[in-house]
Amino acid sequence: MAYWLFKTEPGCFSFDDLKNRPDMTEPWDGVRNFQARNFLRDTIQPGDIVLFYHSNIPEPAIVGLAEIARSGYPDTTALNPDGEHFDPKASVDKPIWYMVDVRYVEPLQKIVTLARIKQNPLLTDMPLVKRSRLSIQPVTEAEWRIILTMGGMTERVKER
DNA sequence: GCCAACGTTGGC
DNA sequence: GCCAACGTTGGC
Repeated sequence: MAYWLFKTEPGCFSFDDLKNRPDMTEPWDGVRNFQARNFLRDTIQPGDIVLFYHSNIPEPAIVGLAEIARSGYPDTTALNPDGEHFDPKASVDKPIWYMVDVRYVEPLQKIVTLARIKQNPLLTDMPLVKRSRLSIQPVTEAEWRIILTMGGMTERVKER
């Protein structure tokens, strides 16, 4: 069991959009960064927890919890020449890019803003603080517990 | 809208 | 293999 932080621009795809999907599940496609790709392809497992982060808005924040419904598989949006995620170097035999399926779990009682995360000395090692551009980031168990507390969540959720 | 950070590309 | 140029991300 591992913990992750997934970033998205809510104008593009939001936590509510995930809630409104069939089965509350959505393929997390379009990631075009090699470090993030490696996490998607090699490390992220079904059942892993996702902190769902809204970026590029006036108050960027972690807004809810999701989970991994399916481990890494080829991102076929790279093969579609009409799509915005097309990569001419990708092929069926060499997909290059991978995606996972993400399923909605529940919102935080209280969103955890980037400003509050930056104020917490226990969270300064998070990639979110140190290297904000990485769109898929590992989260330690200690960080996960702190963020859930900041988000007003109960011990029950922390033990999931 | 600005701009710093940083990942990628391509010439050499 | 270096590194300058360029494009993108994302906080502010």
